[in-house]
Amino acid sequence: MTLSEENYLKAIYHLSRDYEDGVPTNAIAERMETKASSVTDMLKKLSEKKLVLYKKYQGVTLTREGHLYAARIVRKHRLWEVFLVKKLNFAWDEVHDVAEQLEHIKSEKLIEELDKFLEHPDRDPHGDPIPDREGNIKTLSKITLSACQKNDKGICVGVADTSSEFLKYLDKLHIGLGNTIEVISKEPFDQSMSIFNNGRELTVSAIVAQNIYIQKL
Amino acid sequence: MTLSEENYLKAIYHLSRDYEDGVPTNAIAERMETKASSVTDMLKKLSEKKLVLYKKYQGVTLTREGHLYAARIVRKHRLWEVFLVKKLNFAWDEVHDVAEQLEHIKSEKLIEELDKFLEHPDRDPHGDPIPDREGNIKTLSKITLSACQKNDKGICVGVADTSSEFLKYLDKLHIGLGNTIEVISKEPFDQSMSIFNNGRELTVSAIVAQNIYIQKL
DNA sequence: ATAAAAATTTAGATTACTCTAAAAATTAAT
DNA sequence: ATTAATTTTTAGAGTAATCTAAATTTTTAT
Repeated sequence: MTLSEENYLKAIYHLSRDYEDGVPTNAIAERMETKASSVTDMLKKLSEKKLVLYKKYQGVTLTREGHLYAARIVRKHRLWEVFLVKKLNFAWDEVHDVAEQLEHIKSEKLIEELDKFLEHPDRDPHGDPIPDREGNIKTLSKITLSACQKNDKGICVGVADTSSEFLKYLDKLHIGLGNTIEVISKEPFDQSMSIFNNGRELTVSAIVAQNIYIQKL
Repeated sequence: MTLSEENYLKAIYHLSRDYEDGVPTNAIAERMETKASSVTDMLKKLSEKKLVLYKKYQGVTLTREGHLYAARIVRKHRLWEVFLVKKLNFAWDEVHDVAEQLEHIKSEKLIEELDKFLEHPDRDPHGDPIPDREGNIKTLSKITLSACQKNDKGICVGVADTSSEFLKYLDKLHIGLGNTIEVISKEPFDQSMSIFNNGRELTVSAIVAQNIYIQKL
């Protein structure tokens, strides 16, 4: 598998969440910042390798084999992210580009030993679940903070927006994964919220609340 | 810099030890398992980028910039080797292929943090020195064990042959980096040697002795 | 139901890297 | 010093991945 093939497979994997019955060519092209014609070429190749199910003009889905392969790349990506943050002092908004490179390193032993070294984490630094060796992920019942009501209490388990700007802002608010968050009040006018974040009171806008995932307690 | 360009640069860097006034095209081709014509093409490209000094039919040398670039790849390679052995339970004969991939990851922060995390090692698991940020290496006065005389005493600081077979054999003999080795006797007939290796007496053939580096005490 | 718009595919070209085979330059041998 | 052997380069071609522009299919709108 070439670097390019792996990147396409991973993009299809992620897009499959939003397009269950076939990921459109253009969606892939947009995500990967390439042209649709390039995508078509690659889909043919991946199809020949039986990694995707592809019918002209009908979008594409991963085969069992393709899904497994993609999940393993995501597993590597997220494990490396944990490594970078936990062991090499990377901030959670700095890890993406490097993990994007590291995810393509090929070595079974490397990734299993890394997993062991990190003590088998099940989430990456953004709260996203890490697939196991077989490509399975534990999905947990998370909702956005904006969907919480007054007096709801939960743990911050992830973010929807992983942009550097957003993550830096969360750092400034001292909101991080694992924090206990309780809704004090919700402003009817603009949906902004007053919350306790690890005991400290603060206010977040609706936009922010929409991008924070909470596991209810 | 592409993957391929980096690999050529690294090959030239290593071969420069043996060919001080110009590395021949064929030597590069042989080391990289490619054809001489491919090497010529690449030399032209590296020459245009001012990473090598290249005159047709006259072999090639690294420019200051090329040397620095190559040394940084070697630095990464060797730091990753230390990581694999020290943190991820790799044996010293298992690290090469993976380090070969990891050496191409591009991130200043990654490599400096890794260096810090490993507590600034100055040797890789085979005893080879790790270049610093500026590409300088501490050369130490090492000689082969075969060049030692009776009663000479020293520390094992490296190996010339890094093949898996050789390293596994050394493991079997319990010879490793940092061991104290003392020559008890040298057999005039076949140049085999009796030595104390960390206090235990054993015999090594001339071939083995030629591939072990010793720093005399 | 048909035309217009949008999405997708095809055709043909480009770049990076590699190869084989032939040509040219250098080195070695007598 | 000339020839033979070796090394290196050039020429031409192939593969993978990408692009632009044109053609085709599907979807949307009336």
